[in-house]
Amino acid sequence: MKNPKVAVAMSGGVDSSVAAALLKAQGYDTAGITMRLWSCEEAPAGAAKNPGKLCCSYNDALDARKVAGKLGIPHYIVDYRQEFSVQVVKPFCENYRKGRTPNPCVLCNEKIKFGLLLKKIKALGFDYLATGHYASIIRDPKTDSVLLKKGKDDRNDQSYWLYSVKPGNLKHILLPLGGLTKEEVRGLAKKYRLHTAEKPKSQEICFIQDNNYRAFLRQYSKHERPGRIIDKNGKILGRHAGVSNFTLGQRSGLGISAGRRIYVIKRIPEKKLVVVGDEKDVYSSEFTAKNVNWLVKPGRFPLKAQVKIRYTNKGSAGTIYKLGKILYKIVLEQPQWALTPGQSAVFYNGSTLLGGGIIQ
RNA sequence: UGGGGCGUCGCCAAGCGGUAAGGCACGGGACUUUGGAUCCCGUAUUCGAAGGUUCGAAUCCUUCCGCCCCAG
Repeated sequence: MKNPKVAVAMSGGVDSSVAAALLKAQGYDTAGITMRLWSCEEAPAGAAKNPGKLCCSYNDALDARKVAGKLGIPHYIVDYRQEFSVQVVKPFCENYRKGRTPNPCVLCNEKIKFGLLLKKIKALGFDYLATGHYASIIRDPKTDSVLLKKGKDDRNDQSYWLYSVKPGNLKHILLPLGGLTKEEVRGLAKKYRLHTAEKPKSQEICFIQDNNYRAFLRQYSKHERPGRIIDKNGKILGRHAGVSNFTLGQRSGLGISAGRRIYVIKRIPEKKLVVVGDEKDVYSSEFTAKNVNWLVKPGRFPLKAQVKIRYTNKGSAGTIYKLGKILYKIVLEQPQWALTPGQSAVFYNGSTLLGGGIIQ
């Protein structure tokens, strides 16, 4: 009899390293697979040039390979540089130019990791794709239903990142870290003697250097025009070098001394305007979401749910109204800080992820 | 030169006799697989200079220095 075959998406970080180790130990026929997403050498100035701390860099691929070697599992590298550039980086730049704030990790997960990669490994004969996300997939053989649940450690739950997985693909995914805390995972990394045990968490956008997306946009995307910074009443307070330098709720970088703290409350790219206001103006309780992906088939609308409007948002109770096939209106019970167009809103029922979409 | 105004942290700026707000910028920290996101902490023993009045002055007086505006 044959053990199920699983391909672990290994980034070269601790989490996916431990995921691979656990699956191997559980008896899966395990292989590691690392995606090549961005090429530092060919990248324009402003792009990642410091491989040491970046998730999709060459060094990280080597780390993944080293871990695979340690575990005695095969390791493959797939080259998705072209696809990543077209399907993630390009929309990223375009969105900023349109005055939105894209979340490239969401796109990458949807298009690349749980899109192309999943398809690829299935074609290669694997039964499952595994990742190091802190979330759980619960299978109910009786009803043949598959649910995506929050990770056990609520503080480190990463289910948010998986909302855009196509519902039919959920059953092909394994998330071995869902029941563990970050500390436990680091402990396991040491136990398995993985050299990635002490690697810092990744943060910042993987294809951008020094956390400076604006420098990246300047090099990689076409130039944009400067404009004015105004208040709600249209009064001109200052100037800016381009609307893509700002996101909702942003305070720093405005360079305006108004005597009180002011925040970006709106961007109007057609007029090259950035509108600022007081802290209270940043809060709102209503937004529309597009491209909504449901992991649990919704019952009748309006639908009550917990809504997370950004990864680091605690979530608040709200009601979802259906406006169209992929368009929904969400009304929150408590106003939330900066409901930012381009970011993802994710819906939960308790610990079950229902679905999510892009804030408009 | 005559008349008026002003000089407070790198910058903007409150204070108008009671013991230096705030904002920008900067530095540090927290948070974080998105965001120059947010949040927290720090930053003038000193108010252009020197005298004086007062228990006490950035605040009142005198002189000086430097800017700006109006006037012939």
